[in-house]
Amino acid sequence: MSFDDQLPPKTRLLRAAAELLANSDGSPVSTRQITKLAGVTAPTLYHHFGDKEGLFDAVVSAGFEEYVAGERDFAPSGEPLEDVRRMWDNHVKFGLTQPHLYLVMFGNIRPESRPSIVADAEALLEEMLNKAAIAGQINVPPREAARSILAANVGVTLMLIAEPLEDRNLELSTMTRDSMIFAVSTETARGAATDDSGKSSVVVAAIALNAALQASHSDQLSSSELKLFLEWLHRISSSS
Amino acid sequence: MSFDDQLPPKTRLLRAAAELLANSDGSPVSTRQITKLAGVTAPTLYHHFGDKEGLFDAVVSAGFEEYVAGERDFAPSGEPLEDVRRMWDNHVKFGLTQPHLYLVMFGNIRPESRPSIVADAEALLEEMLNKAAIAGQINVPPREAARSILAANVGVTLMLIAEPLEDRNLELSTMTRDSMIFAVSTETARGAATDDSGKSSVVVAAIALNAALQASHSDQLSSSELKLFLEWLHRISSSS
DNA sequence: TCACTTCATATAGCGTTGCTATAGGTGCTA
DNA sequence: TAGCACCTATAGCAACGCTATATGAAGTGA
Repeated sequence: MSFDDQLPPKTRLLRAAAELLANSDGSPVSTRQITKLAGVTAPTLYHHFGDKEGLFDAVVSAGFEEYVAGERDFAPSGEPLEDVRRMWDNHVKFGLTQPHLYLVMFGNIRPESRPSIVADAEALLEEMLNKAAIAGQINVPPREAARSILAANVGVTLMLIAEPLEDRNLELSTMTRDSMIFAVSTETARGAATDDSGKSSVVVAAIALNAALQASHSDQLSSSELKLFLEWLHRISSSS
Repeated sequence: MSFDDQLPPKTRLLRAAAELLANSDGSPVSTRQITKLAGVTAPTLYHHFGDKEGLFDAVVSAGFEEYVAGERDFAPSGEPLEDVRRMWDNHVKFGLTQPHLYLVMFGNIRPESRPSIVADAEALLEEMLNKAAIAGQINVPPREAARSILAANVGVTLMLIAEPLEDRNLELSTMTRDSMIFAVSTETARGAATDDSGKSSVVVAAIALNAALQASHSDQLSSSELKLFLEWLHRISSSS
């Protein structure tokens, strides 16, 4: 029932809290559950952490170490913007594998006591974007870019967490990611300079036609034909 | 102390909850506070709303009406992407003027009970983006674009709410907004459907797609499929 | 007019929550 | 041995969301 009896109560509390936080599916975790699993009584918790939130903050810092470790782990690829992409993906992955921890870190927004976590994550991103800035690859100040990208990153992750598991579409993440990175980057080669300008105009036209068809309920095609037609359009327009 | 004694308890509960929710600075609002302010007792609340969350949901729907009203209020400018910008700004403004309501609507994410609000907001955005798609102004399907933009919009708003009032920088919002819109937009209509005459945009799009398909030798469809596809396109585009 | 149902509200209280006043035990230093 | 921190436990408070039960009001049919 209770934890490793060898370890000091402070550690047992931390582990118990982390475990319960990780296994409870979003529902709140009570101090009584934690202290029971840790094999201690209530005052011990408050002696060491002052607060339920204090305990959670401690858990979060531990979780954040893990997060930061993940963000730093890969060797810089020499391509800063590519590293930013990996940081983004790592962020989303962290949020999806540890949603409860993530919600405490980024979702549970209390005014005034804004967790320093967010600032730290921002700094991490900014650092990488700074390299991109030095390489002349972005067209906005790194700090602003970092804030903007992180905001979008958090928004996407929260949205994915909120979605039922079966229809979680990670494309939302990659698409938003690339949109944000593209927007701050200097490579203005917007299809006009790329060799697939013809293909991209196919995509644009297909999307436009798709939308127009659905809006106008065209009666030029039978419903079954229309269905197949739209499916093909989708195939074309979703391959970019 | 208590509310308008004339009004029915249900209304008084709604107003009391809304007022407390609006004035409590992020700290949770208890049912006892609400019922006391409304001048009723606990069972009345549960009779009408079943649940604390049910009451909050009701408050939120009222708030959402307001939100939607704000999103629809301005006349379409004829420039869909400009309207999307206004929807974004309106979203942020709503979040900042009613942060508590906003947190209940978008921030307080519980798995599986995802508020339909998010889906509704998504639909609203998608509707506008659909117009942009018809006008050939975006290069991703409207649904995906809507999800992506909304995610970023929520992320930005949450980040702004979490920030202390004095150093809230709205530029984060405009920058992220324009980044997202820029990333999904085609900037140059590129010969695709220009909405010069409303319904005929279907025809214009079909013609453009037809030309583009033949020019690019798309391999997304088999040759026989392509043949049929082009025939249908012809049928559509040749109908006035 | 009188039962009968239905809706709406109140009384009282259950179980759980975060947290604490108080006291006792333990080990270290003097 | 005495004193002093440090750490933990007993017991319990106030507040929480919620409900079993009862009471009143209003309408309905005989």
